[in-house]
Amino acid sequence: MLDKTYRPAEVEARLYTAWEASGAFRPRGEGTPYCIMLPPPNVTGSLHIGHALDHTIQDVLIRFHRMKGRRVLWQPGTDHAGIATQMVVERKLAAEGKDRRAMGREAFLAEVWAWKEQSGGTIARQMRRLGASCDWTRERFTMDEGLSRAVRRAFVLLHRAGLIYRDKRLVNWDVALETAVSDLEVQNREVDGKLWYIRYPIEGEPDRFVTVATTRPETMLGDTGIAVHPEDERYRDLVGRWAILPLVGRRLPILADPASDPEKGTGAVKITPAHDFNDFEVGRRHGLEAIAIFDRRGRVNDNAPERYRGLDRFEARARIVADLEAEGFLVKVESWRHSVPHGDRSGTPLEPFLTDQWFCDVEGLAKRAIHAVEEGLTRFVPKIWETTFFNWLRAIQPWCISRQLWWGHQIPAWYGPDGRIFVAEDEAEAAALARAHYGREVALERDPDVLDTWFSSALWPFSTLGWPERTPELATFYPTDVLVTGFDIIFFWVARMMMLGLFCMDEVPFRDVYIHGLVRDERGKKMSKTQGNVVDPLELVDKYGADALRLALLAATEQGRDVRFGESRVESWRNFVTKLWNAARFCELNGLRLDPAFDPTTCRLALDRWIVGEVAALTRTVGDALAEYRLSDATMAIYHFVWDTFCDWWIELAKPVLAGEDPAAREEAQKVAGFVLARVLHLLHPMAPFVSEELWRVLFGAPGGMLIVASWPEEPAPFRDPEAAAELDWLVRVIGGIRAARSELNVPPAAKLRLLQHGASPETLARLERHRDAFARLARVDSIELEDRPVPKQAIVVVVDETTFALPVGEVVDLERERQRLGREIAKTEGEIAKLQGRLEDASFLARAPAEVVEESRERLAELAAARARLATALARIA
RNA sequence: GGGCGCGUAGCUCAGCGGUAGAGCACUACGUUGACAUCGUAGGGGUCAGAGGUUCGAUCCCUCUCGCGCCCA
Repeated sequence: MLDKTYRPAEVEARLYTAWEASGAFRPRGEGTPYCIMLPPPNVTGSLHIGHALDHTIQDVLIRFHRMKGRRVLWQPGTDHAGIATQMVVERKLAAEGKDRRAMGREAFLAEVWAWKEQSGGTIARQMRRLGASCDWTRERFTMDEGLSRAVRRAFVLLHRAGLIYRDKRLVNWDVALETAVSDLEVQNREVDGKLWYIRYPIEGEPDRFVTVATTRPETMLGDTGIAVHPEDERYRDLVGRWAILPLVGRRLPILADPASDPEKGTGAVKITPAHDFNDFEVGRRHGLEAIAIFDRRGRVNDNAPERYRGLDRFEARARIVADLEAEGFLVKVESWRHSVPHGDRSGTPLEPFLTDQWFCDVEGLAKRAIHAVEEGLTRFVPKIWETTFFNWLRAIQPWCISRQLWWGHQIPAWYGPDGRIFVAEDEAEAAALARAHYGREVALERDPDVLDTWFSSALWPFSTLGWPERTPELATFYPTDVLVTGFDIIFFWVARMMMLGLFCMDEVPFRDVYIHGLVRDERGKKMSKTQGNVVDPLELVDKYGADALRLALLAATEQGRDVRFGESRVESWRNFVTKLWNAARFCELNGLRLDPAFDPTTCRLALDRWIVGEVAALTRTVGDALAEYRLSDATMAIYHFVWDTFCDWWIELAKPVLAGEDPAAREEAQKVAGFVLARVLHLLHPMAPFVSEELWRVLFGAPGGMLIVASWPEEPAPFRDPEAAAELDWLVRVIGGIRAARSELNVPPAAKLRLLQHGASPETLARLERHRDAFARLARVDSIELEDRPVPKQAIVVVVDETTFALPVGEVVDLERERQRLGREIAKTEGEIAKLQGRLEDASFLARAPAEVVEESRERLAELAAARARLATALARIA
């Protein structure tokens, strides 16, 4: 027996354990493989609402295809999140008064591992609360031995292909974290700054200056040239001459280069190749020296005059501006709003920094990835996102893959005594290479740097399956079926997985990429800890149940659009779960039965023929929607079926049958209830796994096993009885009409009325006869008189199709109100008639509109005109 | 500056050539033995604005205004 109320907390814990213990989460059977790789969350992290959405979507797809008989693998795991994790542990150590440099690399890494062991399982535990049915026996971590091996192999392969190389270039440098970061980890922020105008003396002309404008005066210490536009008349005679760098005294060549914009500032720009990406290019074109004036922490180094050495970059700025002013070189200062690159982790302004780094030349890989999408080998859903993907890949720059961190995959490159590089999968192999090169044993030193975390994530779709081993899993599940993620991660994940998947496996990593929106708060603001508007998904699960949260997220996810999310949505979906529970309870109390031999096409009652047709239609709608990633359509379709169709009409109309005297009819209704509910539970299971599984168990005893491994319902030939549908449609309209009229005229709900008819067809009479009980219950009509008679004076009138219904009300009703009501109805009908008439009198409409549209309009006009006539008659009678 | 998207009921959003819809909120009434986490009924919209295409435009096209996001 079902409890009076559904208690999610108890049910969820019990069912999740049962599912997992039964092996349902593991690939089973011989069906076509279906695989989703969980985009591995950060191991340091905990579940936020965005994960909840992402994971729910994946779980729906996984459960759906599992029920469809596919051999399903949902591969879970976490990534090591190099920078973020190292930061967290460093901060923790700092609180204990420890410093990683003092403890050394090995001791520090031991600390990180310890911390990971202790806090790393959080996300997995939280995913279980949501009901995620991934294969935990295959859980992976990007720094597992196997995955680390994949990283080394990929690195070696790319290096051998000439696609990974070491180079001295400008990179985005995070001075707080003391590491390089990639372009994608740069966040440009608009900042209110200043534009300083500085004049540089021209060599050999004591009174002549060239004035440059800069937002970063401190970098002048590294200036090695001045550029003007080749066509700029103002400076033409200066090109080829020299300026003298104030405060430093260095001679700077004045060059013509199109990079300087004559419209901006003064038209002359200082060139600091070691501290600006544009200047670096200009410097390279003109053979200028690149003088770096900062160290890795952003302090002025020994390349600068002594009085500035050791100053932090911002202190240096203040000092230099003061000095320039004191010496008369500062012309003016303007307020200037401009965009400044910041590190997305540290939040500090990044410094272009000249260092040796490892780069991956991704241009060719990007072309392949673009091609694969153009060819349809991988498909974006919704399609619009492929534009974003293309635009980014077409403008791609070499990817800086080295990080000056300790936590991560150490780069598999060893240096010989002369600095020669040996790239190999392990030290022995490197030693062998070195021996072959030098002809003797030499001491090798391994590159201390680690790889960008996204390098290992890019391998995830195949490294988790055992690559570089050719495992059966790899052969079975690669390429995977779909990657589910937010659009903010297209570059990080999708693009890089595509590139490295194609490179290492020679095949795309996934057939589909399903992009969903971001979860925002009720006001549409991005959720963030600093804003304090984050919603904790687990709190919602505690309060409303996992199914309610899942359904709320799914219902709100229109394709690719952001989700505005508030607690009230979860609350209403909790109400839906309750509604379903109560409906199930009602059916149980009334003896529902699941008869395996039940054939819905043999139902006798129109009511039953109708609902089984509706449930067949629902089956198709939900199946199609899920197959096309329209998860909200699938969810809403079930919602409306359960609430509006099944509860509001079928159950209400079946009540008299179930309580009635006809045993055959009662038995049919009991079987229909069982059939419909069982079907709904199947269809709902991917979205709301817990309540569906629990009802399946309690109502039916889970015949054939748990719902999680049940077969998805397929309709060989969807049945629909148009006559039954028409009859129920009619019944709903008549009852609705009577209810509305009663309510508008303030007929007391308890008052039972008599129903008379005028003009009813034989079919209508038969229907009235069949549904006496329904009218009694739902319209509070205690008797129906079938004989045709004129509409009495003191009556409510309801016109449905050819029939004029009348409900004599005696003194109960205010006839003036009824006159007004009928008047409004007539006016409404006339409005429509006028519209249709106008259309039908329009020659061009008749000539050009499709014949069936014209015909439809004619029919509707005729119906409306007849209805108007009947209403007018009724009105005339009481007027 | 380039690109993408969005302006439909008080709010959140469906619809996307021919009767404007849902949920929530609101109002009135209501315990008829599943459900007050509920039921019944109701009010509420020149579908941002202006042109164009079309027999017909919320829907297609152009422009304007407003909002958001991404990239430079």
